[in-house]
Amino acid sequence: MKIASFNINGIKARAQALTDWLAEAQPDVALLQEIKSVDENFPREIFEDMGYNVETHGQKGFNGVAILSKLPLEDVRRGLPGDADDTQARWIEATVVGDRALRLCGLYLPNGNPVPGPKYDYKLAWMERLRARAADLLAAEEPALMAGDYNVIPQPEDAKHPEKWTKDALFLPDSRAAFQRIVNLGFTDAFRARVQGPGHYTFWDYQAGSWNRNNGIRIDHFLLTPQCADLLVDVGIDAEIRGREKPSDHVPIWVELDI
DNA sequence: ATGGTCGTGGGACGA
Repeated sequence: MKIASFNINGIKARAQALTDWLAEAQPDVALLQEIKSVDENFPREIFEDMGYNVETHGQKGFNGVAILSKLPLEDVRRGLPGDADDTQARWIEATVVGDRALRLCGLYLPNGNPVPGPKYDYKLAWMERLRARAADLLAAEEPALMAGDYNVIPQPEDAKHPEKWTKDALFLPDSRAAFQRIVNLGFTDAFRARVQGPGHYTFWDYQAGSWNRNNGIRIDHFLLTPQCADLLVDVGIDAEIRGREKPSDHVPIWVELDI
């Protein structure tokens, strides 16, 4: 089963580029972030016509996550637990059943800039809630994954110019430590389980010719429970599509699981 | 050092 994560930066502007990529990459599941749409306006028919079941968790203007799946989705839940007052649409999870059941969690972690300020406080608080949900997933001792735009650069090698990010919410010690605490619970960073070294990015800013200079960062990640990591066959980043017409500023990252 | 670009929705704001 091939499972991808893709921050599309607006479904309205990305419908063509997204369907083109889906037709080529043929993921069984696509976890989408930044759909920037309310559920009623999400063009679900486009994807249903391609054979996908569609589950969305959107809001007006910003954020918003979705799951596309060629297999039926069960037990869909929307919203990260832990704060009933949090109205931002950043989390959706569901179970897909192949040879075995797999719990899928799609996430759009807060950016956190500017620092200091309430947005950075919200980011760190959200990551603490994520850690709690992650611990519960591990306790179930089943195949599960959490994938999406984490808005965290885990290591200096995950940025072309790490020195430019030292005061940014994506790379500050507290953000990186919070990410590492979650990994340290027992998760596998699927990409780093397979690929070592610098130069592997998932995001290039629209500004200042970042793509042409390959001035990127790796901020989209797959974290796998041990039972899921045991099923890992392959991983990849479809960086090439960043150079196409009307691209998102992110590119897809995917895993192939033996399930 | 500075300014540089997108998307949504139809004005600011987020990234």
